[in-house]
Amino acid sequence: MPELPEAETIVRSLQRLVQGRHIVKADFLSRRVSGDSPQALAGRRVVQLRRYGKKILFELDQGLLLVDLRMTGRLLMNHVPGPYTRAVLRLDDGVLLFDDIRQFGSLRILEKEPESAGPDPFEISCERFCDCLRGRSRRLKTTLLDQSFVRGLGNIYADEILFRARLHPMLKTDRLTRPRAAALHEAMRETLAEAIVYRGSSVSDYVDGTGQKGSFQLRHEVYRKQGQPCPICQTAIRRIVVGQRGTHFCPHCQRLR
DNA sequence: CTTAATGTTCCCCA
DNA sequence: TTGGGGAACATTAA
Repeated sequence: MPELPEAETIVRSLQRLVQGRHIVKADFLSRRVSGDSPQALAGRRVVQLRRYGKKILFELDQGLLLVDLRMTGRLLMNHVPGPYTRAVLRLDDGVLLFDDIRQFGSLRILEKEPESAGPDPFEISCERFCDCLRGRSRRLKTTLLDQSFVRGLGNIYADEILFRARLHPMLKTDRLTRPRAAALHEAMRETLAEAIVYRGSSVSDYVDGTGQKGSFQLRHEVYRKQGQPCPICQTAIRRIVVGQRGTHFCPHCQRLR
């Protein structure tokens, strides 16, 4: 389940390996990996590799390739193709694989950068973040997961961010005081920045572009910690379901009030 | 055997 | 119009 820190780590691990390289040949091995023609990629040069929310964007000399990893997608440089390899990009130096067990991920060839998603968490100002939050009445958890609010957060970081900000996942956004909204903005940036330093969270499938695991899962405070003591107050972490998503929080530190 | 996990989209209901 | 709930998608692990 790659989210922003994982996508960022993958991009950093692949940049020097793919930037400037030409795509010699591209193959899509499964019907559902892409609706586009892989031939359109042949001969293209990778100008820049960038993160777009939790997705990965190949800026080509002509057009773009958008890789959506969803839950089990992997981009792997110079690995052996396996049963879950869904796409192969042969470069003039090396081979890039797109592996995906669940096949929810996709590769899309675009003319220009997508614009439907919300702002990047590192770019949105505190002012704007607070205004957007309080302008509607939804649960905090739902809002953080909404990619049109900010792009890049998933289930793991939503829970970790809310714990850091000491806010209940079911709290309605319009009931946040300004200082608490500002604290959430700060918790978001701090949590993500720290997760990037630790090269992401490897809870199930995630590895970077060279096959290396991250270590931020060792620093998770609430995600999948139900029954374990809160690192602040020792109260047992609780798991509830919010918007069909498993949600982990400390009932003492994160009160609904 | 069933259930949970996971991100996103879509569809229905209040 | 808004928010919430549920299904669907594919696969593995428990």
